[in-house]
Amino acid sequence: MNDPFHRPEKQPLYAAVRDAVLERIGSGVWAPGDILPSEFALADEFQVSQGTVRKALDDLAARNLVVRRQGKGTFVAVHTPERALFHFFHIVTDDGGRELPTTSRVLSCRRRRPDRLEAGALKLDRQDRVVEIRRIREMDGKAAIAESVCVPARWFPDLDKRAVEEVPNELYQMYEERYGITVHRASEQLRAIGADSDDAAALGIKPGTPLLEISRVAETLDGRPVEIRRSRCLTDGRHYQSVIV
Amino acid sequence: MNDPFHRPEKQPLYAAVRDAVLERIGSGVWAPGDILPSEFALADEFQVSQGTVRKALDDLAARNLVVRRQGKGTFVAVHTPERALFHFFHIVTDDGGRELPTTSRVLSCRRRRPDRLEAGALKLDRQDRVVEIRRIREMDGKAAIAESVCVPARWFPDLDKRAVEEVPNELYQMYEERYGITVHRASEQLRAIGADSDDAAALGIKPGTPLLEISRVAETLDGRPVEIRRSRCLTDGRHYQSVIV
DNA sequence: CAGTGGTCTAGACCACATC
DNA sequence: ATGTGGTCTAGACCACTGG
Repeated sequence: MNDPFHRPEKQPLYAAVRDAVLERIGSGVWAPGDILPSEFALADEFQVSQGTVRKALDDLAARNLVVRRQGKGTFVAVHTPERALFHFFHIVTDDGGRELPTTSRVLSCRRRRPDRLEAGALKLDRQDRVVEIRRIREMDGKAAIAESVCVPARWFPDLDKRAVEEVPNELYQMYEERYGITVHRASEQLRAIGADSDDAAALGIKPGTPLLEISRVAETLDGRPVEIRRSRCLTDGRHYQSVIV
Repeated sequence: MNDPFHRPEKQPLYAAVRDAVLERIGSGVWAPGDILPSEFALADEFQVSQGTVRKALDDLAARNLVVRRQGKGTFVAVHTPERALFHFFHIVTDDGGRELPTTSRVLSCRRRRPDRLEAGALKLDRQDRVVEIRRIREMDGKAAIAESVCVPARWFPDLDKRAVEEVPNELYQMYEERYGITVHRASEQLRAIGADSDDAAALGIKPGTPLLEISRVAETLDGRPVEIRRSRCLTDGRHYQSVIV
């Protein structure tokens, strides 16, 4: 058995089960979309009661890591377009509707060394390489977001060649399907800035126009940063929606 | 018994218990800070097992409505300054620190009729009155946020007189202690705007300077809107922090 | 029909807080 | 010592899915 199911210290049983399952998801034993063994099967394997497995899986379900379907089973969560948009795209129209970016016009896509900030955020060495995609995203037929996306080249080997041809508007599904990398959480920092001359030209506005800048760091399951992204958004008839509970 | 504990339709038992407890919290039978009856006492009253009560209370705890303390009991959540800041104040310094607004300089505090937007957001009639507080909040010794807060006068009877003297930087604890109104959730809409002449003067900047505008609608337990707030923030060495899970 | 997750119960024991 | 919530177990039954 390569998974001895250690229970470090005085951690509750269900937490140990949860972490063991998480470990297997993170390491790819169970990939996104896969069905997990049933609660009873897991209980038997880990030598705990079914109720304990249930608590572990409920915990994972609460964090959007697995999806439970009565009568069918428990599945590893996948980045459907719906999930990606609902969780990771927070720009909506002022009347509350969800208007989605349609086209994604790639301006450039190149492989280069990271600058100091990028290397720090992505935990890379200055010798490593990153792939940077710069693009314009349109909403309602008009340029709305100027965006630069930066990922470690090591994990996305041929991205710089492929991306220029056709990059989907939502990247995370592609990360998962093509490179086996699942984005699980992200933190965003928002600021108001004035458009620089490049962004102004790309967005068809005057330099200095107020833009909403969103700086995102996205992480995998195990907390490794996999992407940094800086979006400059025209908030004209639109806004960034945030819910506080 | 004025609380017959109805179970509408095929709702699970624990959900009925949860809603019954929620109803008593919302109606003030159990106020913020109060201790709830023990799990066994509630189980006895509702004629269900202790495990079912546990699930109901765990659900409420997951929503920050009650706080469970092993060995002590279960308490109705209160707006401590820590909770208020952690949950409802998202401006942090760029280096990740939590720098808090110190002073709150009230510019005006008056009672008036709501405009159309305010009436709509607060679900008021145009005949009703609101109290509007306009203030400047300082961070690191410098004016950082221009803010206007608007609440229904009916629920905050003497706020217009009291507020001008001394308004705390965090209002929600005052709402709770003085007016028995608990803010439970809020939604925020963020935009980039250019400073108008008033804000520019108040913040000591040039008109047109990019500002982060945060429009918040805050709600009580039962979902009634109790406050709308529009903050214009200088994001200079600071940003709005948002976490996506 | 069999298999899955969802609910509900009952009871045992543990960890913590208070007196 | 007593009472609280936290964990864990075992078993029953329900609701949903698919063959």
